[in-house]
Amino acid sequence: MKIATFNINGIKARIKALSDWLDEAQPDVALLQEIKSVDEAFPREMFEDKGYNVETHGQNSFNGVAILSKFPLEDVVRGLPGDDEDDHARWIEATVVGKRAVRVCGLYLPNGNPVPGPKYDYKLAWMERLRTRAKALLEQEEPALMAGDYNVIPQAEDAAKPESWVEDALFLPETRAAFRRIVNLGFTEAFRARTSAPGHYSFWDYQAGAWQRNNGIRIDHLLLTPQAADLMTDCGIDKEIRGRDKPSDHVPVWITLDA
DNA sequence: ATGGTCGTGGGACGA
Repeated sequence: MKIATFNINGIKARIKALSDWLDEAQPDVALLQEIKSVDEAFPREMFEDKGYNVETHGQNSFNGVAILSKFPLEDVVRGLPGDDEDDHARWIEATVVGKRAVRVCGLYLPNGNPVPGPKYDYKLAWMERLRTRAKALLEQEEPALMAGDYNVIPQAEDAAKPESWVEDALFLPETRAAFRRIVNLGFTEAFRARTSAPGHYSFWDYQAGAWQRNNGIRIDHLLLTPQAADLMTDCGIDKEIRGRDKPSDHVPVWITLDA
């Protein structure tokens, strides 16, 4: 089972790029972020025609997450628990019923800039809610994962120019500590389980020729429960996607599971 | 140090 996470930065503008990538990469499951669409406007038929089941959790203009799956999806939950006042569409989870059942959670973690301010407070509060959900997930002792745009640069080697991010919400010590608190509950960060090498990124800004200069950061992650990590056979980043026509500023990150 | 570019929706705001 191949499972990918991809921040597409707007479904309308990404129809072609997303469709081409699905045809080539053939993920069984794609967790999408920033669909920037209400559920009713999401072009679900296009993906259903490719054999995907489609579950969305969208809102107007901003945010929005979705799950595409060639396997049946069960027990879909929309919204991260823990704050009834939070109306941002940033979380969707479901059970993928393949050879084995895998609980998949797709997330779009708040950016948090500017710092300090209410947006950064919201980011940290959201990460604390994520930690609570993560603990409950681990207690199930089943194959499960939380994947998406974390808006967290975990380590200096995850940025081409770490010095330019030191005051940014994506790289502040408090942000990285909150991320570690979640990982250290017992998750495996899929990409770092495969290599400790620097220079692997999942996002390049549209501005200032970031892609051309390879000025990237690695902020899209898959966190696996021990039972899911035991099943992992491969992990990769589809970097080449970023150099195509009308690309997202993120690229897909994927794993394969023996499930 | 600053501004640089996108997407959505049809003006600002988010990133």
